Amino acid sequence: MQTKRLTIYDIAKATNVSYASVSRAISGRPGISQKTREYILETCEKLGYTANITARTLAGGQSKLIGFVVSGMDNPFMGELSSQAEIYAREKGYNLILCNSMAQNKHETELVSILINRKVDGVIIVPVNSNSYTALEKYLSQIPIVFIGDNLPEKTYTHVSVDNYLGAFIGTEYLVSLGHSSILYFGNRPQSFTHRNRSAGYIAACKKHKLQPAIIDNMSSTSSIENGYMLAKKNFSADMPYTAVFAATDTMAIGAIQAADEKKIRIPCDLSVLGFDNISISRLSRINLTTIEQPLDKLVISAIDLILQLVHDSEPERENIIIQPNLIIRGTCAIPQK
Amino acid sequence: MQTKRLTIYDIAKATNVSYASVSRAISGRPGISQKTREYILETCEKLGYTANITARTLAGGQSKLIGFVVSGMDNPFMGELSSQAEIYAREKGYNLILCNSMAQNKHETELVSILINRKVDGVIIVPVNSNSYTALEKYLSQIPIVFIGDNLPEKTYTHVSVDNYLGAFIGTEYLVSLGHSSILYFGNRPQSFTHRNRSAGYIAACKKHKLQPAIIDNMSSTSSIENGYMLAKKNFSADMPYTAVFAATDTMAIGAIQAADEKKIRIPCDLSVLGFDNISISRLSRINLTTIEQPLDKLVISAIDLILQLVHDSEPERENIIIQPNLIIRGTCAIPQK
DNA sequence: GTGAAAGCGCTAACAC
DNA sequence: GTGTTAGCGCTTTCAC
Repeated sequence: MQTKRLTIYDIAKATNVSYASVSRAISGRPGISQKTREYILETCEKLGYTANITARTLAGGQSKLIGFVVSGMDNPFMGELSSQAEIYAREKGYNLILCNSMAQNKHETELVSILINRKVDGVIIVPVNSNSYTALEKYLSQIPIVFIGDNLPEKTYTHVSVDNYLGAFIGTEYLVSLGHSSILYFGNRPQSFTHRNRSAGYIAACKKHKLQPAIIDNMSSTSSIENGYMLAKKNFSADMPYTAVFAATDTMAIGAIQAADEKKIRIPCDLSVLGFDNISISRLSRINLTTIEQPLDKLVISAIDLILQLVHDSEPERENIIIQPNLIIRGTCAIPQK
Repeated sequence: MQTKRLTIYDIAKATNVSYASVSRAISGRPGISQKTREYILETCEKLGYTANITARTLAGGQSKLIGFVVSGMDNPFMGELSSQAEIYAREKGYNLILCNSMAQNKHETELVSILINRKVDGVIIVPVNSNSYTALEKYLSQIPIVFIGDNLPEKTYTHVSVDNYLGAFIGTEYLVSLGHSSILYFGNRPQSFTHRNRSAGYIAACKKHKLQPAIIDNMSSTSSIENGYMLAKKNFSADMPYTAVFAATDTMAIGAIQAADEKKIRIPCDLSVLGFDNISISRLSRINLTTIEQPLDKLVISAIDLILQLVHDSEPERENIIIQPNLIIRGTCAIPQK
């Protein structure tokens, strides 16, 4: 039973007004009296009419579609992020097209192009690395883009991020407060602005406390647990000169813990480990990772709010939003044993 | 610089053919000579024309959009599933609209309705529970739907799933082969067909080996780690009459392990724990969960292939696909200590 | 095999 | 405030 779908025209007939008035009523645009608008909307409700989004989009209206491009799913943080975004976007009447750039700038660019072709109203993107910004610059005039991740130092893109610098600073100071004086920063991805800001925060805190910074870079394109494990396996040893490791991400921390376990380095007795992100795995009692939290809900709400402002106003109140990170104390950091 | 986008009309002018011929050429439909088709396609390529999907959809074509409805993101399995699906769908020229039903039938129904309104070509859905099938029945005539999860016993919906019955059977037999004779099945959700088939497999294996089945149900709507932990906390004790626990999902197993740790029940010495799913967390060395794997890639590929068959043929070769589960032996199961 | 023309259901100018 | 009308870019009969 394929019932013919109701159109704006059916509503016009039923209410004895014109075609256009119905359009005005349902799209919430002005140029119609409050009374007739209410009457029309009531009738829509009664007859079970819902607008055809495809037609609306083609005619120049909005698609109520947002593209959400993540750089990968190795990090469970991304899954939670996209799902939260979908739920919040839906509350606002939008749906999400999910895309995975698989940590490649090439795919990222292609995906944004596809999304524009699909007439999404805006795209939220977790950039692959610092190259993403310049690579996507050409699209900035075509569609609102909000970046989840840190901003370029020299230019201003609309973005929302946790204060990565501050987070790393707080984390380092926490380790110092426990008595650590030789802290390794582990898994820095020099290609990523987010990472650069984090390591800068670490270095600043070291300077403040007259400590010697030490950084091990992660030269692969993602911060997966696997990569953290490999990197730690290669670099960690029982006689390391460090009493604490500040990992660039929780996944790197968890990989490092795995390697430390294998090398019989006890955590936190022999080595304190601090993460960054607070992914759901870190809560597990067997991991119990002390970490710097990126408040997921705030990140998501800000990103969606920002993109919707851009979509509607085209002149948002704020160009970017910085969220305060929190220290989550669990069980992987302790006072160093001499 | 907002350059005017090329339309089918521009291509028609450039090639000196009609409007309609261009449409035939790009949509791959018959009624056009091979020669002119190639010429038109070349010109499209040269001029950088890409079809407007919105217009195509409105005019009755396909949207090249697939709805993907998951029941929640508590289980990291879902994140991996949706991302894999997106990547594979994209290879086939489709994009994914991600939706989270938040384990509620109400949302699930609403979401499918939204997706239909969006003119998606098909929807893949991880059903909330057994009610989902009947609740969504009314949409079956309107749009192809593929379920990821077990089928109703009495009716046939198009679905792909791992052989849950077999998986549970294999798992139980593995525990028996280690020497366990009192095995608890933990976290069964009676509302879910997937779960019902799993517990049935467990019961069948028990019968075969003349063991007494014992099942603890999970009456909440999701199989989160948190729910597994709570349930185990309430039900586990050092003097339990069981030497092994077969958890309905990895998440339930991990929650159970957490509770066991707290109660000083050692795994696997005091208690063997077996999971089902093989989520990424289970690989972590500190979890190292022995489990029955649901091959994610096969699940995804089958689901996408199936929905695309439905979209194109409307008469697929197979109504449903059953995938073989694998036993993944890690460290949480051992020979029982007397 | 090819072209002309009528929609798909809506938005947005423009009249009244 | 309300109605009329011309598209948005494509698919799909229907002639030729």
